[in-house]
Amino acid sequence: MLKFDILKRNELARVGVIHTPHGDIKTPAFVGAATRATVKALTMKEMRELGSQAILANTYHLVLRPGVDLLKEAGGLAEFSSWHGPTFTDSGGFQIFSLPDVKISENGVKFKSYLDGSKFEMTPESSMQAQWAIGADIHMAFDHLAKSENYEDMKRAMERTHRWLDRCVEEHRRLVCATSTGDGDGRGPQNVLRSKNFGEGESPAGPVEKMQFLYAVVQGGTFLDLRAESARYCASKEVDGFGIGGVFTAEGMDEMLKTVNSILPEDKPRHLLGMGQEPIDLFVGAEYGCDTFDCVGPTRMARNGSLYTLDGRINIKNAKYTHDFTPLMEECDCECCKNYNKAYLHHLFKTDEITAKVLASIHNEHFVVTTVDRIREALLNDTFDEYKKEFLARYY
RNA sequence: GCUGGAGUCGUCUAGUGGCAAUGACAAGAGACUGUAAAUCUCUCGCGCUUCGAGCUUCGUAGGUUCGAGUCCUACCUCCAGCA
Repeated sequence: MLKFDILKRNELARVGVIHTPHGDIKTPAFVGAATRATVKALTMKEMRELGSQAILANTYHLVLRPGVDLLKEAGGLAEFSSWHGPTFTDSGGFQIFSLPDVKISENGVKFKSYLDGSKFEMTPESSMQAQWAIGADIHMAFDHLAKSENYEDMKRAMERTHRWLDRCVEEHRRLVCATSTGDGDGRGPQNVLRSKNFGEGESPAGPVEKMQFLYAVVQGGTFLDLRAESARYCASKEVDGFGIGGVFTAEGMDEMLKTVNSILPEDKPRHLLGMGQEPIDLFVGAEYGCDTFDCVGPTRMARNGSLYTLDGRINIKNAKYTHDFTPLMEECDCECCKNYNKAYLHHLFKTDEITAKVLASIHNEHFVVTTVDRIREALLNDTFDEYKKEFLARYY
């Protein structure tokens, strides 16, 4: 079982450490979105320097390119990407929501490759197998993320997610056992892999033992009864942690998380899938018991010129920054803010230089990572409420 | 000087009798939440009571026509060739 130590609690909020085979994650933590085994515009060195503790890649994208066999050959996601830290993979379930022309059946989902339009099918089993081959530390169950906000549709998607979860758990167990016993018979003792234990701050040296963990994904949309039902179902399964999926806005998220996280077992980590573009997501998420976050928003917005400051987001491309020679954010100690000013960033964006996106991504990613790090400190120091109030009042 | 060609929104450009007038770029602004996103959307002659009508525009000045960026005349400028 994935080792998760809780150091401090404050109602639903908690401060902890997730011990993965590739190192520890001090939680709450923001996990960088590295969909195609890279955080867009950033090197892994830059990610380390800006303070990121973990990354999350996407099974769908990696299956299409470069393919799971290559990831396996490379020694896994961490080794392949030179990240060498904790890694997550998303299951591909989100693509049900985001891609056009998906055909969903009880067995699984047929997608079209975004690369060449070729047909491609993903099932709970194939997602588990792919994630196993990709070799991230933490895997997400293959879930059905409903496109509709309609109650009946949401309920159906949730129930399918639950049935698929059973298949994911079964397939994950089979893969764990096959690896641990080396004979692939699928009946070996799972606890062989669960015996290893890391202390805080301790990372394994040398080759990492194959040891991978599964999170169930809670669905149910905005309906609290469905969320509760989904949380109960996921909680009853033998999984290492939980993803909370299908969340798109901070509005109503507090009630939803209160419902879900009151039901989920306290001693397992919870990942709020896809949330963190807005700082309020991180505050509400942490306050109501989420341990990790991932979001493409910070880097996507960075590439589009929308940059975080403590006084809210600004569009650095706006004409008013042409002659602004002050740093993007005085209080920020990222590479971008320490060395460059707004007029220069403005110029880089207007001339469409690659560096514009690099520096902007460093800043935005650093901003969210640091914001969550400070939430952790504030929880430890019992100053969370003040920090939250102060931050949000200034930002919004 | 002669002959031929060309002058359209900041730039390049479409347009050969019914157009405030095409497309691209530039410019101005907005969006973006488990990434088909270094993407997408809007504005871009002027002012308004801004849905809608009005006014002024296609080198300049006249003319033909119900109607001209489009046809005619003159002039100006640029390009090419010849003197």
